[in-house]
Amino acid sequence: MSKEKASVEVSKESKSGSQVELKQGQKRKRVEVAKKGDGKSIKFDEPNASRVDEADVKTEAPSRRSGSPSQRQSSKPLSNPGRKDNKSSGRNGKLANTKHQQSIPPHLLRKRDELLPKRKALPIWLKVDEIKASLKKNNVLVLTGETGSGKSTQVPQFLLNEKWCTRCIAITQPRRVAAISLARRVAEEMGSYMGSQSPMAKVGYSVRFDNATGPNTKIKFLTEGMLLQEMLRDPVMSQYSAVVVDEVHERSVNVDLILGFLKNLVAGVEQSGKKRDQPLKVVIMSATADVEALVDFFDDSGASEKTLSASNDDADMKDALEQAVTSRVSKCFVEGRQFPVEMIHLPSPTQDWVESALKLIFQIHYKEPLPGDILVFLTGQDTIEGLEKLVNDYAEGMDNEVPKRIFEPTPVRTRKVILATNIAETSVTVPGVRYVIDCGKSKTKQFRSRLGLESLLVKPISKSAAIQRKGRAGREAPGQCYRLYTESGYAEMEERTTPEILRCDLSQAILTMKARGVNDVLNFPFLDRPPRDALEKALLHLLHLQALTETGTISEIGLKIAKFPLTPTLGRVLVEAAKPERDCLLDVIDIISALSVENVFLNLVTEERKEEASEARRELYRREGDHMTLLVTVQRYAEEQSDRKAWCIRHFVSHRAMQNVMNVRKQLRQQCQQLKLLAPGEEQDMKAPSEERTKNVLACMLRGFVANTARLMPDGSYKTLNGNQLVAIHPGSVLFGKKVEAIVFNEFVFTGKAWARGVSAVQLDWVSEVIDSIL
DNA sequence: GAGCACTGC
Repeated sequence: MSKEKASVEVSKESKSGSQVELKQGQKRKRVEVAKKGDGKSIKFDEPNASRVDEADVKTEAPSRRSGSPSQRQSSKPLSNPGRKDNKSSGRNGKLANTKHQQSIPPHLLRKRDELLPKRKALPIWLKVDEIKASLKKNNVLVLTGETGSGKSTQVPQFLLNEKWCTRCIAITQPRRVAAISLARRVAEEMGSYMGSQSPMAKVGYSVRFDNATGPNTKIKFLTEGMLLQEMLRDPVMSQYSAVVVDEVHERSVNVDLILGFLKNLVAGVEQSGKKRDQPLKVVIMSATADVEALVDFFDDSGASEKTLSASNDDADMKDALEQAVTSRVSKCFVEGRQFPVEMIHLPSPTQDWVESALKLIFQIHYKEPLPGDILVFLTGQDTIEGLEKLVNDYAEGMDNEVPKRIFEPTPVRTRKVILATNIAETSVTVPGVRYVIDCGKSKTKQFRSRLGLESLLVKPISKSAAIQRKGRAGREAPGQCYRLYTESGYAEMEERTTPEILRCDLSQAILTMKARGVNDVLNFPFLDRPPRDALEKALLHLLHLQALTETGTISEIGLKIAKFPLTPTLGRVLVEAAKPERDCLLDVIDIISALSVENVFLNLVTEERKEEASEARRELYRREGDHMTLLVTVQRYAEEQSDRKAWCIRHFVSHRAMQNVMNVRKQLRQQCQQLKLLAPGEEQDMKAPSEERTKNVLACMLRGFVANTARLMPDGSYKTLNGNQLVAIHPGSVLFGKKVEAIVFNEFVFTGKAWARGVSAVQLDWVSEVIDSIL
């Protein structure tokens, strides 16, 4: 059977998530999953062409050239829209007679007409009347539908021409790529321009660093974070007639906040003294069938439709009927479009799932027909690299057995193996996958509010995550899912993944609420209420930052901090830097920008490369610590005018990370100007920072991170000043292995040991100064 | 003495 050559290709650096090439009129050619070594694709064959459906649309990488309207156009000529074509599309009724239609180029209309039959075949189209009627009757609709139902693209289009829909429709997405590619798809389906291409564009999107909306945008896809930012400026969302909240089952902190705000808004609770002049229609879309919790959440009266069907008894029925009249929430279920996936569990538990995965990969490769790629879910870089090496070794041995095949001129039929973390669960869709191997674990972050410490631990996944992973095998054809655990192991898993809001630091969430006028956060409508001590801990932290006043209302400082795309702590550092006595705002913006993106310094594997790198970076490293090192790095990069990419390669710095740094830096500078923290045109001193400048910068850091300070003990270890907790300088820090009087650090991470990341050396009396100024 | 799941503003 081993007649195929198994070539192995590993892609290490790619843009976040997937790389997709789509040519007009053609199907997807090739996808690689890789992000800083989180995912590797090992190719055993030519990737399959696959159909492009909604879930694929959601994970397409956006074009990097989204800036220029002309570049975003299709390759067809745009000039001379052509009266003839307009006439020929007159069969489409009134649309064709509108002014907009006159100038829409024919190829857009052709594409629209071509897509219409495909749209109508989507399962959601069976529910179009029901959805419209529900929203006529009620302001809230809970819509559950599995993947492939078409809900994300179709629902906004269903609502567009409803009588009540006089303004814009917002559709939120947890991820940027999803917002962008869904908008593209819907624009195509509507025969409309996209975003800022043309003032008549009816579809647009809004994500950080990229706003593609126009004056006539009626359907707007945006990230959850973006909607929250908009809600700060306009709490009643007056520009929208409807808000569609998609992917609610993922339960990000942001979606939980949005749901709470929407609940208040629908219930008519005043928002900062403002009220809407017309009702807001809300559609909650979720993949899992946890409808009742969502319906109950939005329906205080307890008069949801379920009461009607649940009651048998006559008296109950009468009650239920009465309540149903006043029911405020509709619900709707849509079938998905998913091929069957055969489940295979292990007969007995395994300790070494890397080895089990290896065996299964080759068992599938030998036994199962082609085509059909294999997606393997692992926990992290270490296990991925371990398995990659094993597969490579084994595949090499196989080559030796079938040497002749290598030189055959015919295209080799092979199989692709993708090794991934849970990035492939939601963020990236890999076409061609028919086999899934699921290790049943993932690394999850747990915030321990008592210690203010985050832990990253390998934990069993939930049943819903396991089902999600399994589903990845049935996107294009019937598939198989091999679970590296037993059936009883599955039965023991939690039903669903604990919502993020129950396991994270709440200070940013609470500051967002306070800034939006929710003063009583303990009584905020949470879909899942965080424990009281976690809420109190966050409130106390905000008080220490002076973001809240003694009475718990938001302060001037707090209002400023809430506007920044930063944690409250980093926001506080920024505000501190703008004080005249500190006068180091531009420097601090550079540092914070670098702290806001993925690691700027590339992680080298071999000892040799590590030494090479530290030699090359010597001109950037500062003995004061990571913060000043980042400042120098950003400044040198910004100064480099000729070839920034080459500069990065020379210094073993990630070019992609630095591009992000520059985006964040620009945004923060703009926001600081708007808040009058920064004078327009203020220039930065690019000289190597003096001792005084360094002291000012670190004093700002200390203002935000007082709780994250530690002092050197006589035995050479560090213990936190607040809590006497043992902490070690992280190996990634420039201060790793160094002994200084005291340190301030950004992050406290537990992975087998408590580590301090983002570390600078400070003097103990600087720390006392800050503590005194707060008390 | 030796490490980094995933999003997002």
